[in-house]
Amino acid sequence: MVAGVVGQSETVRVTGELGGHTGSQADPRAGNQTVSVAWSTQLVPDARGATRRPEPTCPVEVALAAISGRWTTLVLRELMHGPRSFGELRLALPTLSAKVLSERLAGLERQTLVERHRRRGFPARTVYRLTGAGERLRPLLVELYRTGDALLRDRARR
Amino acid sequence: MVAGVVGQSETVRVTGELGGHTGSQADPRAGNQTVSVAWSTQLVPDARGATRRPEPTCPVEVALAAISGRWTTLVLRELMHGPRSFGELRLALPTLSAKVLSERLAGLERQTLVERHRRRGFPARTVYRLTGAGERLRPLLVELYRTGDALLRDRARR
DNA sequence: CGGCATCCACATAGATACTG
DNA sequence: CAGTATCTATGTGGATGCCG
Repeated sequence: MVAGVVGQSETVRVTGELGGHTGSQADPRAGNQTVSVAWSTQLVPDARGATRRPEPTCPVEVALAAISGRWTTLVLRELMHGPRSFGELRLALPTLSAKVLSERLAGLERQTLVERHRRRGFPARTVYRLTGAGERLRPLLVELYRTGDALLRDRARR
Repeated sequence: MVAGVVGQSETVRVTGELGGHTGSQADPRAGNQTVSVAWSTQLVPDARGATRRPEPTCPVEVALAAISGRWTTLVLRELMHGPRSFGELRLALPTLSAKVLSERLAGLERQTLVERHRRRGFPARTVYRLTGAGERLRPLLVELYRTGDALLRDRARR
């Protein structure tokens, strides 16, 4: 599974003094102070992840942009099951307004995650399908489900 | 890579003739009962994922709620590296206002993803740390990075 | 059928100022 | 230090209606 990650052995203390002149009272175990921050290598594999604010160039932001917006993951889920027309999507998600569906599809198209194919004639027909890039979101959706499920299980215990 | 998922054999057409007046033309195999859809089992492992709108009970929504909001993933990243005080977080994310940081931490606390520990005295000090549930978000953050990176690589090709 | 144009309601981010 | 209180600007979702 995607879950296997390393996660546990990565506590990587940052080493103190981050909080101004806390004097000599920094974390005893982190006596060696380094002004530079030590990042977990899975969490921040390279410099693009070491941002101090939400940068559109950060991979995490790119992925978030892909799934952001209400209904977006549901639209993606539908398209993961195969090409769908505008109307089919509306049937699958009955309480989603045409305007928002339109916005979502336009956004996904702009990010080249979805392709649009218009069939001329009457009635008109437009079919949407995931691109190769769009297919790359599948493991992320699976992980979202897995994580949410884990959180719910945690909460059920309490 | 991870893309290999089952995806391919999962075209699972919904009921046929989604287009026009299918009327009595429903899918033969799904002839019984309502317009039931066949879902991919990785994408929709159980009934909670088969929603027709964003339900707070859907695991995907639960996970999205955990990482939603500007700055949230950055705050989580900081806390993934160890406990941090309010001031340390501000130093790490200098352009994040106190108000929004406060809101994010309160939200994470409400979801029991973060714990708060006040140290009395002067100057005051409050330390935030991930709970066990909060730690469960780590693989998701890693997957967000991985996916975003894949999308960027895709775009670089074009 | 598949949209876009409008209008509206509300949520959210950021800046600034102030307090325990 | 660690927040809260305001105020404002902007974003976003949803409803409705029109049009190719």
